[in-house]
Amino acid sequence: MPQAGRIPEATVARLPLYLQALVDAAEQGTTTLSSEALAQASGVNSAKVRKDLSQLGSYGTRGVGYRVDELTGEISEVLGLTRERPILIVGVGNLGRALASYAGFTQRGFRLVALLDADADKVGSEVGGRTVEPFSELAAIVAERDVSIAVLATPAAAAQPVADALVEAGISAILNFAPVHVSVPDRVSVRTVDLSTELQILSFYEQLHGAIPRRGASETTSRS
Amino acid sequence: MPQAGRIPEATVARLPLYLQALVDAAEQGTTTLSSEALAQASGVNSAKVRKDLSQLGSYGTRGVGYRVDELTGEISEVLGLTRERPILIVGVGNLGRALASYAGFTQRGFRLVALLDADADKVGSEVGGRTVEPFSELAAIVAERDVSIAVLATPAAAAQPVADALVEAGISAILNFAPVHVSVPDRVSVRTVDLSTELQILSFYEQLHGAIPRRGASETTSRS
DNA sequence: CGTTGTGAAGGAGTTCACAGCA
DNA sequence: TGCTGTGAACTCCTTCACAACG
Repeated sequence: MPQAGRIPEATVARLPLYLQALVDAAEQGTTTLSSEALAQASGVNSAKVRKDLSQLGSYGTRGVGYRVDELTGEISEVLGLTRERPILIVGVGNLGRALASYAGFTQRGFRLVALLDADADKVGSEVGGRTVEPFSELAAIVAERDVSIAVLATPAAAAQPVADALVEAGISAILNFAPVHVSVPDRVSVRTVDLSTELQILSFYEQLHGAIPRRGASETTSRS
Repeated sequence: MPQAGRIPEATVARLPLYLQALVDAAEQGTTTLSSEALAQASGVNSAKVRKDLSQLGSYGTRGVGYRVDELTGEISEVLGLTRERPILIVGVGNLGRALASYAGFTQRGFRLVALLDADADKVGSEVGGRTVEPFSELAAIVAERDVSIAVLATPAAAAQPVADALVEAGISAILNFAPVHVSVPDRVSVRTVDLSTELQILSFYEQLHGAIPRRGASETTSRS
């Protein structure tokens, strides 16, 4: 039933939160969750949870709630996580190294299949059990290992040219950690996560006496 | 003129982008920018830029544009960045180390004044030129060094208890990198940045043939 | 004359409140 | 009886289009 094309952006952005709450619940042996319980675990309100889940056509049971296993499967499917997705990281600086060593990736449906850097000094070194490969191999690696999602962890100055190369190589989604707007063709998705941006937003609300809007959202860049 | 209290959340989230574009422009010697130019540099559209800037009461000059220096100052003021803000990082794992070594913080209005970890083995070690201090010193450090913003880079399991301690110590804004929802009192702001969440959102749009919504936003957790 | 600032229109997301069902 | 699913109201955000103005 998932009507993938029609799912509102705001809902898509919350599905990973629900998924995580469901996984946590499953680990504790819970087999069923009400929208209220899911809401609490995810930090949203229950009406939103129900609206969101109804968008996927997913059925809960009235009077009972949602079956943890069933809903987990459905969300995974909608998000395209039923098969492990190969990803690669470009840029093996501090951040790139930390990301490469981060186990969370692997545990949530992604598999790191390449670590690239343009710096010859870094190529060949080992990071988190993987050997760094030359950036020049990008196109071949993307094709061979069937990668469609890339993590961009280069310095700001390199971000746009690298993004261009990623697009050229056939990547269709980029998670950008460089503090610049990268522009890509319409068919490619970009999400930018910038630490300074986040801190500056917090700074605003902190200064404003530490009050937050009813629900702190996290607006970042991206685009075509 | 900044009417800080009334600035819409969506606008606040974009101010850092404009600020960055302005700083970049200044470095290149540009003294004036039109809303259209600012829009291109930030990846938004020009009407939005004008609406946003008009919210701060900031005046551009019709027929000319916005003065880079003036606007930079105004946005900095609104965001509370006129004085360097002391921050601290809790959790010196892979990510914590990378963040500690990240120069971007310092360059954008923040100063790292403490690195804390509960693990006695890590306490005393040097990371990015700073000595790791024991988490038990939290309250004293927050008070002494006047910290109001904290970066939470602990494992998921520790996030909530650490957040509670941060709140208790008087912190009023938290940037959370742990993949869990942390709940805090209303007066405290939280923004959660989760790498897996971001990848999962990208996975959805990638699967959906690589199309993105008109403008990819980045919705994350947070809350009271 | 080019660009801002903004009313007005339109769209998206959220919340309410309750009918409907297990 | 309890909780889901959803129409309807509402609020927030975006976009349009143009008058105002340096």
